[in-house]
Amino acid sequence: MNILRELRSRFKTALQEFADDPASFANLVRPSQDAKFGDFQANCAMPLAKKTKTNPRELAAQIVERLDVADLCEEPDIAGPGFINLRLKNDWLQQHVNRLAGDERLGVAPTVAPRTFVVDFSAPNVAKPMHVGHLRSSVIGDSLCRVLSFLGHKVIGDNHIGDWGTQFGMIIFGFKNFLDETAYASDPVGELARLYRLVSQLSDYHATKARLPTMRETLGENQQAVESTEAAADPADKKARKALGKARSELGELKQAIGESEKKIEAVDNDSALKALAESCPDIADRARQETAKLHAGDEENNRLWNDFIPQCLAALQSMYDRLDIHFDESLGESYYNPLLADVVADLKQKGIATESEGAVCVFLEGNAAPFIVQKTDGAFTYATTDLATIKHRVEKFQADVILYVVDARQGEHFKLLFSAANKWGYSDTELRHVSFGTILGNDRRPFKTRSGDTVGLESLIDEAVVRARAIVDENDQTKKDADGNPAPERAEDERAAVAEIVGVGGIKYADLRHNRESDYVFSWDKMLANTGDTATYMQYAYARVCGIFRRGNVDRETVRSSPVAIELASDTERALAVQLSRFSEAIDSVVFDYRPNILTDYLFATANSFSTFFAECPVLKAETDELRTSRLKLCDLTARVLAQGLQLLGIQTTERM
RNA sequence: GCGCCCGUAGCUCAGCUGGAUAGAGCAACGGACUUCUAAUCCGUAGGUCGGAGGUUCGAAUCCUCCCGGGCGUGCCA
Repeated sequence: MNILRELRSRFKTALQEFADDPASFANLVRPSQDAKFGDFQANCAMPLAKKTKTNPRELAAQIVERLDVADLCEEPDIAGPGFINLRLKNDWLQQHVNRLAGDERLGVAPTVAPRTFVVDFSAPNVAKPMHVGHLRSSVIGDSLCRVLSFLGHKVIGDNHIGDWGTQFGMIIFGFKNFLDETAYASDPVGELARLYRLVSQLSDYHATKARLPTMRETLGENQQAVESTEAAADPADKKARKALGKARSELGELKQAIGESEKKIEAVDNDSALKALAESCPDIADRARQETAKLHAGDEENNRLWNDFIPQCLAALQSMYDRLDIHFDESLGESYYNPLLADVVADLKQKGIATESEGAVCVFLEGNAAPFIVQKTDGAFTYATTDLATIKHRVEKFQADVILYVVDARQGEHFKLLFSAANKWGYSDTELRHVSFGTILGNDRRPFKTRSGDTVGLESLIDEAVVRARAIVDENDQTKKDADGNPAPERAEDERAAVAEIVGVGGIKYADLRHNRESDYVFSWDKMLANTGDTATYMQYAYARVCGIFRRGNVDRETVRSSPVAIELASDTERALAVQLSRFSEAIDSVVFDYRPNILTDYLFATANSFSTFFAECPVLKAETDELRTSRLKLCDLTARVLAQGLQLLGIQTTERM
């Protein structure tokens, strides 16, 4: 049972005669912001009084008169301008917590209206190893899948892998020209990644070199323009000043871009082997593009190579997902949709939705300046085409009610166009939703750039997290002493390793999930790998402490759970923990409302915090009476289950000892 | 030019549909291990919520303008 929902429904009834739309005012019942105001507060009297031009405190009193919550709450308080403060009755709360303790779903009822969700997330490019940039989509998407299916929805997690784009032309070109056979034999995926980087670097080298003179020329022109504007500028003219400021900052950017370009060129020029390679193929970009075109056109050799590469790349990705405990129900790459694209464009044209413009086939959408290009001048299809084909497929194969795209906010405009194109095309019954997220920034507050190589590889990030966790596990275990004060480590090597892996991986996922998905965040090793404060470790530790109590007391959790002795809330600390535990279902509901896993991380942190206070203040095994001991054991068991379930919904594992 | 987003404590971030004295974590400072795991707990200090107006009984939240920053913007995905 969701107490908040129950209270809202009680308020809805009470508000019937005061408002036309009692439900919207009933929604103003919230968890209290401060425990001193009780457990819940209703903020509906003030806006309602404004509407009806009455005194808010008097109206609050009238609402309270109509309100039937006597079974759940103490007599409501009216405070301040007209807040109605509600405090759950201890008796009722006790009963409620006892019900929760016996409930496998911990108070989270399955949805009454199950829907079919396709969740599009992760979507890495097989040509490149995964880096921190892939973390957000993977971790948020996986968590949303878990939460939605826990609520009883049908969920298809779909990894829309990039396996067909221009990067493959580069790999194929590299494979044909620069292959290191020994390296390929021992680490094929590593060698393919090297080839990709190499070809990409060389094409970039030529492109940059070609572009540089124009850039310098522009720089000179702009500099002159700025100088002459400066001389003529009227300091009182705000607009002119602003324009000048902008021109200056653009000049700075251009200078920086030139600097970066020079560096790129130098990097190749200073390496004689690279330089020789670069000189041997000045038209590398074109030739790589041709390989892509040949692949797409069905060229036998390129398709054979592609078929050789893909399984190995996929296997490498899979081992990453295994380690992260991330799962998909479907994994159809762009290549899967390739054969369907021509029909998509033909259909769009035939229905008059797409038209030719400047040689490309476009869908023009009202209110959008940019067209949605489904076929380029050279005949090639774009990811816009693929995305449309994918929607068609998902609706036809899964009868999707909702498709969630867990994708970078920078692609917002693409999705806006995609959704309205799909709508026009006839897929208006399916809810399409861009669950966008912010960018991971470097220390300079600029997005990590794949090209410049300053991104952090996901594998090395996880390795480092595990190493740090392992150091603490070792230290803790080695300082353990027996009754005589002699060192007495308890853990075997494999157990220590397993704990370190769970703590390390969990920490990284949590560090990402705890941010509001919309905001950008600054990446920092230390924050990612922290294990004090608001971290996964904190929750895992609370869980392990519960397990420790049961272990130390030699108590079986199932047995306690079925004991007839009830939980009694003997202190404020226990009451606070009970209230917190009873809010689990509210937290889950809020996560789904706007697809925000950080609400769940907040909730779990608060829960673990409540428990840690309880742990410090309330002896369990040495409680004053047997009844209290059992009561507290039950509370511990419930806490552990909520924590484990909550973490599981975030994709984070727990361990019985740490 | 147009569009989207951001600016909250020294640092990193929460703040739900407008609610009471704006909250966490880290860092700092002070306390707590002969007692169930101190990866912990309790406490102190730290704010002109970028600025100015406006709407409102009430604004970090909504509106307008300004300042500062990011991202995207016809053929990459």
